[in-house]
Amino acid sequence: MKRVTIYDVAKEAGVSLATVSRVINGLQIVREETRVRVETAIDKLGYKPNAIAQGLALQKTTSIALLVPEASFGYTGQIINGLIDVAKIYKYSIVLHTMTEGIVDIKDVVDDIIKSRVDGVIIYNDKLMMNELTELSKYQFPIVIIGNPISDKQIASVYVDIEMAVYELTVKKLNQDINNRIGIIQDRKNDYTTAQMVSGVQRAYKERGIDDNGYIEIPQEYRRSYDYFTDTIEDLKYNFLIANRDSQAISAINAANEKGISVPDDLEVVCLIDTKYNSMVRPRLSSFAIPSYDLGAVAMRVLTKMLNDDEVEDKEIELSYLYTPRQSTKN
Amino acid sequence: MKRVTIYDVAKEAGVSLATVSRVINGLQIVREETRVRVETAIDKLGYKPNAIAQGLALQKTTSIALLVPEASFGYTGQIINGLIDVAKIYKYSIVLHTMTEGIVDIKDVVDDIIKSRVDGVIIYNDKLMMNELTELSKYQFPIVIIGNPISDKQIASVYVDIEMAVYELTVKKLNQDINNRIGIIQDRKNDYTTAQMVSGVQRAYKERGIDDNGYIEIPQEYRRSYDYFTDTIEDLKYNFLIANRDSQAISAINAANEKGISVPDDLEVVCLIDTKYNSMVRPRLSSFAIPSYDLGAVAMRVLTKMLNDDEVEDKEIELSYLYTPRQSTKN
DNA sequence: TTGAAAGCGCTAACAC
DNA sequence: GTGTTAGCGCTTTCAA
Repeated sequence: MKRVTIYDVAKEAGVSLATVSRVINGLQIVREETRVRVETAIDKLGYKPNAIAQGLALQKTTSIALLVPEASFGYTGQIINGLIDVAKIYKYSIVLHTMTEGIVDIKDVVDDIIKSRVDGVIIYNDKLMMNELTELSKYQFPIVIIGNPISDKQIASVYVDIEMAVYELTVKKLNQDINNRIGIIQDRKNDYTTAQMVSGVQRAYKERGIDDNGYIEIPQEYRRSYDYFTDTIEDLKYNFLIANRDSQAISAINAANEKGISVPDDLEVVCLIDTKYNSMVRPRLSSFAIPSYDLGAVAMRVLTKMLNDDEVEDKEIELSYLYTPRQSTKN
Repeated sequence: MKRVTIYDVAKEAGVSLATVSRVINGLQIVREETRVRVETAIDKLGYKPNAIAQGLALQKTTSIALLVPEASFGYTGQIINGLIDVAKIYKYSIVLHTMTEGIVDIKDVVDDIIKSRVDGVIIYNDKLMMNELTELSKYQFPIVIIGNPISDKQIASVYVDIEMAVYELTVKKLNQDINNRIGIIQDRKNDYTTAQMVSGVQRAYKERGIDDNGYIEIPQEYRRSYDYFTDTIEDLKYNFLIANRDSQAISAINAANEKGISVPDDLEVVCLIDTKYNSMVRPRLSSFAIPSYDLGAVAMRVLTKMLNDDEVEDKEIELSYLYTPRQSTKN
């Protein structure tokens, strides 16, 4: 099929291209009869407006860039789902960018985004990347950050207050028994989140005068946290572990089980992200149930507001988690 | 920052826009000195070529559409990873489309793809969607299908022969003990895959004169396969279960464990897709290890060939799986 | 209600 | 080696 343009439709319908344009954009100032003629021509020729040309003419692409850390869709998937569902409503299409640390130069990714002239950008990344953010701002992109609370002229964010979540849990456990010790499992791919969690425990510890940093750093020589826990779990000074991802928590649980340490009796384990696997492992894994889907959906919603120049009242939107006890904690 | 165009750069550098165009496209026919002048101007103004305008002028967007079933990134993630890695090499950007059955009208998605004027399309979907495929072909899109072997003028595919895989396994088990019975767990979201698997068992059964359809259909009233197996696993006539996804296999294992049926002694379980969770559940889950990443990577590679008008010798590319025994099978 | 024409930012002949 | 100019397909004033 030959490329059919608006000119072809115009000729076929015996009108000017301006009229065709009006019809495809649903402008009301077209006489019923001509509209039908044009629509018939469109169907007959199988014409589909060229979004690229529209983009040029309108200075607007109706597409947004989504930037996620390498395609670790395991725990990004739900965010993307939420985002896509909302994007569909507003007819935005999504250009997917990933950044594998060390492999892809973020500069290049930002460059690509700028060149692509998307209308806005959504970034989910644990790293803050202030440089890249300001670079994007220079080019006037409305940006929504998922994960950490920052805001600026063109920047909004959607996040969960993890520091507080962990703090509150720690306080609660300490109230139950002052000898309880919470430990945060390092997540190398999510430094910021790890830091937030550690900060939460430390704050609670400090208030109670407990001298502990609450941080379980996994030495570089261990490629998998499972191996680390297998080697160390018997000597662990913590009796309550908080991980970011389900997989880390599961590693700890497996290692504990295999060393005869009972979960949750001797050791409690919980993670932040709630995936379907939480309910599939035994014991079932408790979680904070960070609302990933909503993070994505809200982010996209905020972005569309910004794109419409609607005033966004609150530019740092906090979503709450839903602590979901299962079998890996005593509760 | 005001929008800066090629004209601004040209003026700043004191050359024509044609020269600027030559510089940004790296054409060799520009004198060193002018090139430097232009590059200086580009840096100074912070100019980034408008990919939309380039797209219009070149009739080519250097972007491809990726169509996946709803964002079930659980088992699509690796495919996307492979695809993206290769896409990066060839500078293609990826527009992500999803189709939630019943929610999104596939017609609309196809429409959007056509309008977006991407250079090519990669589809990963269990459903065949012949209508949509021919619609896309009409508009000259090179298409690569992941998952089932089909090909045509503008269509290539990358897949794993699941029917054969299951057939061979069944034959092997039957040779070990003619009383072994393999059963395929229905995957409602993947009819085609399920059908392939069932066909594989049936072929082997037929050859041995065994009267069984090898199909474990999960009645509609069961929303989760775990519930179904909890109710039925004690009466199951199969002693070897094959699931498509890890989660289904895990459900069966959990139900078995909880009913006192030992895996793998009394019941063996295996799934097709290999995820990190395969090694995290206990017993560790054996799998066929369908090479998801490679499916994505190869698909993208084939597509770039088609986009370059290189002749693609084999348009139906079969990839092989790597049977990976773990603890859920006797081996 | 409709048409003519300029412009969106860039590429690629073609001319100099 | 560099500039001029005609598109690429569409939207949107401005006239008619």
